[in-house]
Formats: sequence, C-alpha cells, structure tokens
Amino acid sequence: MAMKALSKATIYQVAQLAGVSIATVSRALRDSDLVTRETRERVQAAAQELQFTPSRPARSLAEGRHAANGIVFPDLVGPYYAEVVLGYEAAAAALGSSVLILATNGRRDPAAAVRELAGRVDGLTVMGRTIGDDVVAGIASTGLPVVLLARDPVEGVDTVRAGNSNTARALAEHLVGHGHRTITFLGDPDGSPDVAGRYAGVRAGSKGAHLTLVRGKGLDLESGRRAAKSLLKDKPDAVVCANDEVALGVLLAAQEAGLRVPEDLAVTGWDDLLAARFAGLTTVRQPMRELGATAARWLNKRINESATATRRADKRINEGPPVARRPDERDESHEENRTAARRRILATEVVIRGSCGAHEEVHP
Amino acid sequence: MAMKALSKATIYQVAQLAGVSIATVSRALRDSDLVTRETRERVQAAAQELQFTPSRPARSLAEGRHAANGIVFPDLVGPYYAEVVLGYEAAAAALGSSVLILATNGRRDPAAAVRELAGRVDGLTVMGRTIGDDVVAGIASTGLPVVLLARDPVEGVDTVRAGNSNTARALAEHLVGHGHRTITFLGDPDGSPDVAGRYAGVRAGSKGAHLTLVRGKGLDLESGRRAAKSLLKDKPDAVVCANDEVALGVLLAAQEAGLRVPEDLAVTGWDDLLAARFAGLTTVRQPMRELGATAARWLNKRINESATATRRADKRINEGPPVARRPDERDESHEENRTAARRRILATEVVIRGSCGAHEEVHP
DNA sequence: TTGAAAGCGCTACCAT
DNA sequence: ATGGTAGCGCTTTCAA
Repeated sequence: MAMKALSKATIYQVAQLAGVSIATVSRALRDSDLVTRETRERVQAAAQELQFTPSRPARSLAEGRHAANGIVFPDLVGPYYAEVVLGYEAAAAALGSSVLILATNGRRDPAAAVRELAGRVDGLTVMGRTIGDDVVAGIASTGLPVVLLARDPVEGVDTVRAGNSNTARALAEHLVGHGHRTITFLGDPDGSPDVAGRYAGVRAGSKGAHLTLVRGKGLDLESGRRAAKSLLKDKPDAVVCANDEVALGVLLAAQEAGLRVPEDLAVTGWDDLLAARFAGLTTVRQPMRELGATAARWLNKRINESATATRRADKRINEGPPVARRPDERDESHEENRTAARRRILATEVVIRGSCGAHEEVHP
Repeated sequence: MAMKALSKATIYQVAQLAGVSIATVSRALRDSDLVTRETRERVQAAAQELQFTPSRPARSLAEGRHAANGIVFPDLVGPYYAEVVLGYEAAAAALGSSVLILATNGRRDPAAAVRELAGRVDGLTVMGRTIGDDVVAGIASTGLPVVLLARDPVEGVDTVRAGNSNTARALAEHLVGHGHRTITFLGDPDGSPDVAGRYAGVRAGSKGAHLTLVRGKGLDLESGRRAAKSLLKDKPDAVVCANDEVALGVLLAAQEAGLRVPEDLAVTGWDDLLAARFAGLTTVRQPMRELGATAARWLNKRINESATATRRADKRINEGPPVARRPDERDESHEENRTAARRRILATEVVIRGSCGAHEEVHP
C-alpha cells in the first residue's frame, strides 16, 4: 500500500518505480505519442502512486517559460478593479496561464515590485495609476510582452481602454439639455488618464454652460464628500464627478447640506457601481470584465509571438555560419515580426437615472 | 555605451563583465557581508549595466522555495472577495511573498487547477465554495501549508473566519424586538458554511417568532429578486437574507410589488456593501481585509515552520548515522514540531439602518 | 520506442 | 574574501 505522500516525489522516483528512464517519464506524462501505450500506463500508474506533480520551477527553467502572467493595479477597492481582474483571470485561465497579482497602492517601492514580478511571468498587464511610463518602457525593452490597461499608451506597447471623452461629452450635453448652466467637474485630470479624458469630454459637451474644474484629489467616497462640502457653497447646478464613489460622497454631502437631488443639484458619476443603482445615480457603464479579458488575450498573443521569434533566432544562431552581420541587422529578435502596437477603445454607455434631473423613464 | 537589453542577462555574463566568479556575483547581490565593498560595487555596476535580474525559476529550483503563495476563491464578484483578496495581497507583500490567484467559478476542473497552483507556491489559502475538503486534505497531506478562510475546518488545518451565528442571533433578536413575528430566512445553508452559520444564529434568535427557510440558491442580486417574487406572496414580516446582494434584490422586488420597506416588510442583509448604505439596508459588517491579512500571516508562519522542520530533517539524514529508526519515529518531518491547528473567528457587527424598522437614529 | 546526457540559471558547500 | 563545482528537477536533443 502506498505510503502517505512525504516531501515531494521527483521524476527520478517515478522512473525508478516504473522501471524506465526519466526521459521516458517526462514524455509519457506529456508527449504521449512517442511512448508505447503500455509504458505510458505504467508510468502514469507510478506517478499516481507517488502523487507526483512536476516541479514548476524545474519545468520553467528547462522550458524557459513560466506559464504565468501578471497584472498590476493600484488596489482592489471598489468594484472597478476587482471586475477587471476577474475578467483577466478568467481569460488567462482559459488560455492555460496562471495569474500573479500586484497591488501597488501602499507599496513602498512599486517600480521594484513590478520589476520583481516581471521576472516571474511571461507577460505583464499594467493598469493606470500604478507605475510610471519609464518603468513600463524599461520592462518592455527587455522583450517582456506588456499590455497597458486603462492608461495612456506608451511607444510600442499595446493598449486597451474604455471610452472616456465621447461618452463624457454625451453626458455633459445631456446635462446642458436639461437646462443646467453651471456645471462643476469634480476630479483631478492630472491624477489619471481616465479622468483627463472624461474632463476633456465634459468640456467639449458643455458649450453654452459655465464649467468649473475642482481638482478633488482622491477617488473614494470620503474624498468626494469632503470636496463637496466646500464646493456646494458656490451653488452649482450640476456636479459631474470623476467616478461613482466620489459622486456618492457628493450625494451624502448634499443631503447633509439639505439640498435635494436632482431638484437643487444634479450629480453624475462614472462606473455604474451597484451602489449607483440604489442611489439613483446617473453614471457611465464600462465593460470592466471585457477590459480585463481583452488584455489577457492580447498578452497571450504577444507571448506566443515572441516565443516564436526567439525560437527562430536561436536556430539562426546555432545553425548559421559565424559571418559578420550586416549593420542594419541588429539583434532585436524580440521585435522582429512583431506587428505594430495594438490599440483598442472599448465602448462605454451613459446610464440615466434620477440624479441628473427628472425623467419619464429612468433606468432601473 | 550600454546596448539595449536583449534576451536576458544571466549571472555568468555579470560575472564575466565584473571579472569575478558567479559565486561572487551571487553573494554580492545578496549576502553582501561576505564580499569586499569594492567587489560588491563592481558587481552591482555590472548587474546594472546588463539589466540583470536573477531568474526566478532558477532561484526557486536552487533554493527549494517559490517565494510566492496562492489564494483560491470562487470569484471576485461583489466587494466581499475583492476586499479579502486585497487584505491578503497587502499582508503577503509585506512579508515578501508574491501572490497567485485562482478563481474556481466557471472552471471546468477546479480541483486540478488548485493542485496545479499548489505546485507553484509555498503555501495556499483556500476559501469556501471552491473545492472539497478531500482535495484540501490531499494537498495538506503533501506537507504544503494550507490556511482555510471562511469555511468549515478540516482536520489539522488552520482556519480563519468571521463570526456568523452570534451576530445573526443578535440580528434576529433585534427583529423580534421590533415586533416582527413572521420571519423568512432567504439563503441556502447547505450551499455555504457561512450561510449555515447565519441561519443557525437566526434560528436561535427567533424564539417567539415563526421562522421559515427559503432555500434561494444564488448569492447575487438577481437570485434574490427572483426568489423574492414568489416569497413575498406569503406576506412575511421580515426577510433575513444570506447576504447584501440578495437583500438588495429583495428590496427591488418589494418595490416592484408595491411594498414599502420597512413599513410593510423588513429586510436585512450581510456584508455591508457600499450599496447597502445607499439602500438604507440593515446588515452585518465583516472585517474582510483583516480576514485576508490574517490568513496571509498565518500561512507565512506555517511556511517558516515547515521550512525549519525540513531543514532539520535534511541535516539529520545527511549527518546522522544510518541506524534504524524507532518505529514511532515516522518520517513526517513536516508535521513534527507543528503546533495544533489554529482557529480564529473574527468579530462581526450589526449595522442598523432603515430597512429593519423605524429607528430614532440610524447608521449613516 | 527508449536511454544517456547536456543544459536551463542559480545557490551553497568546500576549498583555497 | 573568492573560486570551483555539485546539485535543484525537468526538457530535449542525440544515439542506439
């Protein structure tokens, strides 16, 4: 009878138990077509018996790949990032890749943490508000496939994002159409590319109204509430917030100030959190999971591309005669045969609820 | 001038560039005290120049550890898991460990996925509603440190969870105190240990009232709304829901049915989502991040313990004379010197808002 | 179809 | 203080 599994069985033990060489074990456990069915079964039985699981580090070292990729985000507070990460994980898993996560907020040295992560994966997805473009560029120049998610493009790197300006513009126009003439945008365009895009859109859609920018720093509820306290003294018609959490904070502040929404004040957010629905908040819906899934799929493509390129380069090195290369034939194998950086903007959609003015029918 | 980084620099190249042996490079880049300051600087300069980052697989293979741990959860939908994972990641990072995630929902073979994950980490945290106890036991028997999070204990494995029954009881008593006499519990106790605990508590706290159990399957908003549609025909006084999302669904259904909350119907949830606040939902708050952080810290302890034990065992094998062991001295080095399984239940707290009946003061 | 053996890149022990 | 070198466990030619 088999002993309880101890320590960790290696391929050598399996080989011994099955009476074959480790090479055969390796093949039997994967290639399969290069081994007799009988042998394979014997090996599999032995592996089973010893509860054998190949060592990941050993495999990775030999194969030269990790079979894992990573995603970097600021934090997981609020449903936005969580949904994105979830979509990412699901897509990556479907492609046979494990997922490493890294939250940069509250980290002493985010850049170092990301570099360390880069050494553990075959590819990396980096979201906005985490690390600088220089760090991203540095990592990408290593040949490590990188996909940018919800942040401004970096030369030569794929980027996936959700639409900001056009939808923001539509939102602002809607507000103006409601008769709002004094609009305040609450959020810091310099703090995040997304916010910048939203602000730009709101500006474009606010023709005919007076638009004020209030650079509220945080993107959480408390920041919104705090900013609103002073902001509301100016009696704006409408406050367009950088995201839902901030908008919910404004709602709270308005309530505390005795202001009615939307009669005295219109408020809008961005993200369509579950809470927005119950707060009757007009907002914008983003395809969060799809953002994550797209990033994961693109990354996978890039990883495959670069693997192919590398393999080809290796062959060339080993087989080719040692002639001097032509000067324009620089060794940038990971760049060759690489299509131009991909860009995609996923569509977003305004969700009208009560907070932006009276409507016949509002979204439930 | 340094060339753009290509492929991947190895320790050999750094050694060559610095004019030392790879052993010295290895030391200079970590041990530091065993090398001259001058040498160290030279090596670091070379490493810098080549953009050298040690290969993780090679390191792991040589060291026999991954410097990473994993967490398994059903999904990231709703703030609950996201918060837990965030707390986990933060604590793990502080302990110098990378984090691998695995969402089991929508996975064809969760057990296999978890086993594969187990091969990539030094320890594993497993949450409820993911894989069976047998799989957990199987992995734990490997000697891999495991911590259970928000699920029923398994023999010999550490468990961290949030209080369910006591708080649920207090909640039920509060409802009864309000005069509610016909209470319905909406949720499936067999579907999750947490729900089971909550139901048990509600039962204990419903003395003097008539309690009905409706086994609503899902834990999402739509499931709650759907279940409520038929459930409300029985005109219950109060509906205690397994979690907030279900409760919010009930709120929606009640509204559609023209019922006023709390006048016609009291509703309570569990989790204190952001949305609960805006829906005025009475609920229970759990220390979600703390749950995750605790799991990460415990796991770290276990990993250190088992590393120590293994090291000791190795020494014994290499140095000790080949005498026969005493029969009671079985080779279970990963179990020896291991304290009994830890258990902890983190406190939860009832958050009273409007949905459970009129109050003078409600939680904002 | 199978086995022997050369790495993969790094750590750590043993010399010097 | 530094170098030489034996592994760590697996994959993958190259031979047989």
